[in-house]
Parts: sequence; C-alpha cells; structure tokens
Amino acid sequence: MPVLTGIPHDPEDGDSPMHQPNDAQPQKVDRRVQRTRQQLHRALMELILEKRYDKITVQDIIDRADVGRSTFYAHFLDKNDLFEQGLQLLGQDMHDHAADAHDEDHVVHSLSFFRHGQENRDMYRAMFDGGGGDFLLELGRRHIVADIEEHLAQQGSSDRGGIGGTPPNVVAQFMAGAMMSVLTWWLREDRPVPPEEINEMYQKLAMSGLQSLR
Amino acid sequence: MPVLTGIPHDPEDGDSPMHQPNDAQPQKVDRRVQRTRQQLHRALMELILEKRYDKITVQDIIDRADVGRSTFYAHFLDKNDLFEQGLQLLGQDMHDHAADAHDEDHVVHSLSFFRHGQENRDMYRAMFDGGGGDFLLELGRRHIVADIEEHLAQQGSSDRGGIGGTPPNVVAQFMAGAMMSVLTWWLREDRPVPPEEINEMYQKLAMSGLQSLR
DNA sequence: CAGTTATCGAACAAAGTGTTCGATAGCCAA
DNA sequence: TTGGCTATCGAACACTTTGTTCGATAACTG
Repeated sequence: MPVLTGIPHDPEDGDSPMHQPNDAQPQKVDRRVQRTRQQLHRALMELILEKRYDKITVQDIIDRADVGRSTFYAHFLDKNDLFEQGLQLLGQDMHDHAADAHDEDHVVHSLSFFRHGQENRDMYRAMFDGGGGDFLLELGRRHIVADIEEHLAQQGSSDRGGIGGTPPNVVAQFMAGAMMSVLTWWLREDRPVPPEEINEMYQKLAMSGLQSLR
Repeated sequence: MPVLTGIPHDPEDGDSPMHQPNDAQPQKVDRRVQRTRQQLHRALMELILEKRYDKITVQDIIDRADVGRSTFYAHFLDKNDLFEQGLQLLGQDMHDHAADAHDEDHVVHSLSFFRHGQENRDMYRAMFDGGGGDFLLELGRRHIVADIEEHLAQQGSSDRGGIGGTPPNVVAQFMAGAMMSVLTWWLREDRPVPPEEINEMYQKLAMSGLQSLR
C-alpha cells in the first residue's frame, strides 16, 4: 500500500523507504514523481516572479504546472509546504557554492550570500515583497547563526560560556540579522554595487562596528 | 454624504475632514466610531495572543469585538489593514517612551526598544510566531533606520556622501537588522536577561564589532 | 428635539481549500 | 514484452472565508 513512495509528509514513522536513509544510497524515485514535483516547484517559482506570493493560489500553481489538483495534495500539504521545500533546495544550492568559495579568513562566509543573491536577485526580491520573506529570512538566519556559532565555538573554546561577557548566540543573532538586513536592502537597490564591494562593507562593520567609521 | 467621517482609507482626495489636518486641532470623532475601532483593535490583539495571526479570520475578530460585519469593512480594508493601523499605534507608544528615555550618548536609542519589548513581550512573541512578523520587523526597521541615518547625518556632515567608505544607509541597515534580530531572539528566550543587560551587549557589538570580543 | 450618520444583520456571489474516488496512463522489474 | 503496481487525472463535493449590498434601527451631535 505505498501511497506516493518517498514523501516526507510525516516526519515521524521512520519506515518511509525513500527518505535517503542514511548513507549515499541512490534510492530510485518514480520518474512520474520526480517530474511532478519539479513541475510544481518550477511553476511556483515562475509565479513568484509575476505576482505577490500571498496572492498565488493552489489553482494557479497546478494550472501552470499542468498537474491535477489531487496530485498536488498527494505531494504537499499546502502552498507553504511546497514553498518551504523549494527553499530548502535553494539553501542547499547556496551551501554548495559556499563550500567552494572559502572566503579567505572571514568570520562569516558572507560573500557566498551576496553572490548567491546576485545570481537570484529577481527571485529574492519577489519573495521579500510578496509576503514570503519570513521563510527566507528564517532560513538564511539559521544558516548564518550555525556558521557563526561554529566559528566562535572553535576559537573561543578557552573562554567557556561567554566570550568577553557576550554569549556566542547573541553574537550570532546580531551578525545574522545584520547580514540579512544588508542583503535584502542591497537586493532592492536599483543599481547595486558588486557583491564583493557590499561584502567588504559588511565585513568592516562586523569586525569593528561603528568605530571603524570615525 | 459623509460615509464614515474621518476614515483614512484613501490616502488621496485631501478633503477628508477628520484627518488631524495639520496642527493640534482636536477634531471630534463620533463616539460610535471611536468605540468601534477600539473594540476591533482590542479584539485583534486579544486573538493574536491566543492563536496564529494567519489563522485569525475577520469573523473571529468581529465576533470578539461584537461588531457587525459590514461595520468592519466600513472601517478597514481587511484584516491586514486593521493590524497595520494597530501597529502604528504601538509604534507611537514606543516612540513616546523613547522621547523620555534619552539613552545617554548611545548611537541608537536601543534601550527603548528592549524596554518596550519587555513590557509587551507576550504580544510581540505571538506576532512573530503567527506570521505577522513581517509587518513588525519592517516597522521597527524603519524606525531604527531613520534614527541612525539622522544621527550619522549630524556628526558625519563633514564627510559628505560616504563615511569612511561606507554609505550611511548601509550602516543604518546593518544596525537595524542586527537590532531587530537580537530583539526577537531575546523576546523568545524563556528566562531573558534584563533589558539593560541585553542592551549593553548590543551596544558593545554595534560600537566595536567582533573585535571587542578578543 | 430634529437631522444626520454609524451600526446592525441577513443575505449574497465569488473564490479558495482540501478531500474523495473510479478510471486511466505510465513506470519498473522480471 | 508482459504483468502488476502506483501515480496521475479530473470532476464533484462540502466547507470556509471574503467582501458587498441595503433597508431598518439605534445613537450621536448641535
């Protein structure tokens, strides 16, 4: 009775056969399933570039994707579910890019963010304007917070608990928020400076704060 | 034919008699109108504390407020309109508090934010969790950006254009994002440190960046 | 008090949501 | 190639929510 093999719907019940179990076991997914999901993701992304996210209906999506209504609900819980899963793919994409990059010795691999933003500018802007920005911000922030906390954990291992009186997670939140804010502002610019340049500004502020401006 | 005297629905057509014209001219508003609006604002805020913002319907609101359906739409365009206008009231509230405070010589009057957050913690948290966080973040960010840009404009008037190579609006975005991120994180904490303490951390990071942690 | 104006409330069309189910087409392994 | 399995289709459905309309009623203001 496999109903749609390999759907991550319920995070519990651990007998789902398709969930990329542990190691790199290819695990074949029915072509039809692949095609359907891809169509839906593509359709949503296209629509996001055309109208506000919160004005997009499930009907719009399945029309564009040319997929049956019931099929949609066989794959995703609702529109948000589709969107979030799509974002995760994006997140992975960025993470892969970041792996190559190796921003010299910067604390945050911030350049990757700006470069990824550069390449996907239209989509990002559409998302932020359309009411889907919440998800995106949260996702980005989680990435950065993890990044920074790891970094701080390494070099700050001597000062256990708090570094200079400021707990690592506060620092992480601070930097992540700053990063996302600068990023979204930069994405909205009409004639934006290149990613390397905005990254330099961010790094300067992150390292020395306002003091660097005197 | 005055249809609901003094409704800000259409920002154009400047003959609306109730719009607090320019100076401090009291301008009487029909008691019924005041009562209705107040009821609706109160109802929404109550509901926000009970369930996710995006799951609240207009029906819920008017039931709670004990107001007719048509009356609701006579006052507000929709749920978001009501919410945003409610936030503006909050924003004014905070701004008034901030006026008293005079955070010593800090660049941002950040303590006001943390104090205001302290007092309205439940409501803020509910908003951020419920999908209404977008509005709130934007509102807070606008406040801060204005605050910082003003500050920088004063002392940085000598360096016209960019201060130390970093444009003022980039600095403002950086600090505003950092502020809102730390604020929301702090609001979510179970046993949060007092506002003065979190404010110190923020100020330290804002002034000296990561360098201060060495 | 009299005239003005906001509110009520019921009814309405329209749009969207999420589900069901039998029939069909496509896939995969043997 | 075949046989069995399974994803898709698509139409129909009940349900919720939205935003509007309008005449009757109640409340406010001067």
